[in-house]
Amino acid sequence: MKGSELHGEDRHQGVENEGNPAIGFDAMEEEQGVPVEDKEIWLERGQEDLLQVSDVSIFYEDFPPLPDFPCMSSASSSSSTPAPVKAITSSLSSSCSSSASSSSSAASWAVLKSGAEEDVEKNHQHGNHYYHHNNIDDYNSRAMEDPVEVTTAALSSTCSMEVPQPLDQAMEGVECMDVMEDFGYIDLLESNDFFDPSSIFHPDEGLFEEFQMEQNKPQDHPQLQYDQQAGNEEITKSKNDHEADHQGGRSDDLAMVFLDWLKSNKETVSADDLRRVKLKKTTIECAARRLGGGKEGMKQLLKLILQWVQTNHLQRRRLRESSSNGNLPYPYNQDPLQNQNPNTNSNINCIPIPANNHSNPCFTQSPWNVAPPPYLAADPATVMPGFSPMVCDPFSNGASNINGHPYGTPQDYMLQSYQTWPPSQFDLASHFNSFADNNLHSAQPQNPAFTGYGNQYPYQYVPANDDNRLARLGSSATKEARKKRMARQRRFLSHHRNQNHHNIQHQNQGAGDPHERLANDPIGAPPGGQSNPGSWVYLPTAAGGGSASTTVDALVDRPAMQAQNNYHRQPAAERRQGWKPEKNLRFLLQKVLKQSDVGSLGRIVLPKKEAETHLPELEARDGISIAMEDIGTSRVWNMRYRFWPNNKSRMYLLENTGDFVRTNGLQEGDFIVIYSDVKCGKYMIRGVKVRQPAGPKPESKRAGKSRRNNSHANCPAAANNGSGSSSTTMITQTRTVK
DNA sequence: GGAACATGCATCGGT
DNA sequence: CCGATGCATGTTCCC
Repeated sequence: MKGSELHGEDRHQGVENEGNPAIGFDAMEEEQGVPVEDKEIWLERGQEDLLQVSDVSIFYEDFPPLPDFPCMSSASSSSSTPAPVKAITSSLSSSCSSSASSSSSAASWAVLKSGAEEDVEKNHQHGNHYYHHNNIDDYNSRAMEDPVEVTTAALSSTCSMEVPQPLDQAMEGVECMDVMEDFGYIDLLESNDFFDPSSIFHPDEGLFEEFQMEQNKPQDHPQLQYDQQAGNEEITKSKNDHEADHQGGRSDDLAMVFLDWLKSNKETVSADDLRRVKLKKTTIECAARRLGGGKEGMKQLLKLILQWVQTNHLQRRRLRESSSNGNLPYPYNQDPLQNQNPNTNSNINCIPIPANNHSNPCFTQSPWNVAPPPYLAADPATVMPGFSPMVCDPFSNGASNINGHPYGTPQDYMLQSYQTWPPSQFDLASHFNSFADNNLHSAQPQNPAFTGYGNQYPYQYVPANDDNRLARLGSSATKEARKKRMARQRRFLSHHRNQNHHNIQHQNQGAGDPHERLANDPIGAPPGGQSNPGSWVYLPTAAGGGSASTTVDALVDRPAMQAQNNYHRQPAAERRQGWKPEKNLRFLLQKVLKQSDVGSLGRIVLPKKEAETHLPELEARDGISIAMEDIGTSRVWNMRYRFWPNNKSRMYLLENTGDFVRTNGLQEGDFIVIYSDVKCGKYMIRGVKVRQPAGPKPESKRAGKSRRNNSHANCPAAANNGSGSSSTTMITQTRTVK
């Protein structure tokens, strides 16, 4: 039974804080054993801050890697989650300080590892895996099957391929070492962190030596020369591990694959090419899983990456050649883009990992035998944040149950990323979204590998068979394309600076994340800069839904939108408070309160679909006791979640809501929002008061009965515009009564 | 027609 | 008697 432990009968309504007096996010982080500093950054850093962090930060700010796709899944979200990517600064520090063999729980970065290291890495991965699950288990068994819960890992599977600082080393004998360095290097940084390019190549870390050891078979590969440094503990360890692997009957397939590839490409692929490959550990894990899992999955992934490197190199060489012809006044290692912004998108390439090599036609064939997917062959200067390897969402039930990612969910991160995408990439986001949407209804069932548990967060890896997009990307290697990209980048940089002042407009392009969009939306903020967590709601009053193109889209009754991912339904009121639910909370459902909900009955009818999707499954009609922490007051209400048989169906109710409603002064037309804390799995509720300063009050009966307007009771604004005739959007300050 | 939801209303139990 | 509980029914909309 999902979340059964959350609903202990011994809880009492109105118990203050339930032993968690200060249910602050930081406090919760500490409970989780998660480094607080990271979380603080994650939770509190604004984009402005990120912009000031460092070049690397700027890089990511400009072209944030897309959130990882939850696979097996969200999160969201977008999530989701959502465990979104951690703050850049955090990643920088951790990446710099972490060594490849570090086993710190805080270190979860991973670079593709050679076969020799794979097992060691597997241990790390498992460790991480257990780490997450243990956390989940610790808090809520339900989380185990909650896609979003795992999002912490899945979402962070941001894949980025690095174009590091140019190395003078050519592809001499050391090339192989460099290769090893790359592929034998498993950085264990925070799984959600971005890598720090400067931290990658530390010859004294003995990391690539590990791979050397793995590959140290001169008789077989005389062309490979290694530094035979002795006494390196890492080497010894690696060797031992390697031997152990062999003894254990585990083949070093990865190493052999890599060696084969090296032999085939040693003359055409440089160390630089290989150095550019860097993947997050979680990305690798998820990608490998998507590719079949286990060693085979890792091997497939390695092949994919090598193929990418190869293709990438060829393209670069073509560019170099054209450069040497006088077309480009800069040498290969001084890519103008890099010079211009050494840490921006030109430094990143995201390898989209096929979600499922069985389901994705692009990956049904061995990467060895097929032309590399165009997006894999992208010019290093081609930023493809949209293709960040959202390879998997272990919780892939789909909804970041967003969700919403929300959001915060896995989906949350994903959506969050949208905001900072260059305009040219919104189409990707949009595409991505639509794909996810489609999958919500169709692809998931047929593609279990994509989604996992319940597919509540169906956003997936963008299908690789988008001809248009592929064509667009495939042309990126051309000089013209590069020029365009540069111009686009400039525009985006400029655009980004003004982003906070134009969030609404910006947000309405493509499928930007309403969560993040609203986070910085000055309009949405309470007047006077009030940071009170009270509920403010932004009311669209457009009649007939004619004003779809406003920030309140998330509130406008659009069944199609609602049918999408849950994170799209993150109440604007929440987003507009500066409060960032996407960091810890996953939006579950919301309900516009009807008269019967706020009356003396003390029960609120919950939308059936959402209830069944996001709340614990009910075996008995008596339901379960469920503690709902009031987000605004931290007060915990012990409610009962149950259902009534209704015809052949069920009607889901939240009971014991009378005091909550009264305390919050909720009235008909107001709404409640229910979240789950992605960290500890507890449920949180917020009452949002909706008040229209002018205009007709909601026609209680009529508006309430309009399915159109209520759209499964998930569209708060809709309930208030049922009779509205104004086409203007008004901002209404409301506040949750505490 | 059926699903989902709002709510009417019958019933029950406590005071 | 009154509030709580739970079922039934009406309304609306989607398929």
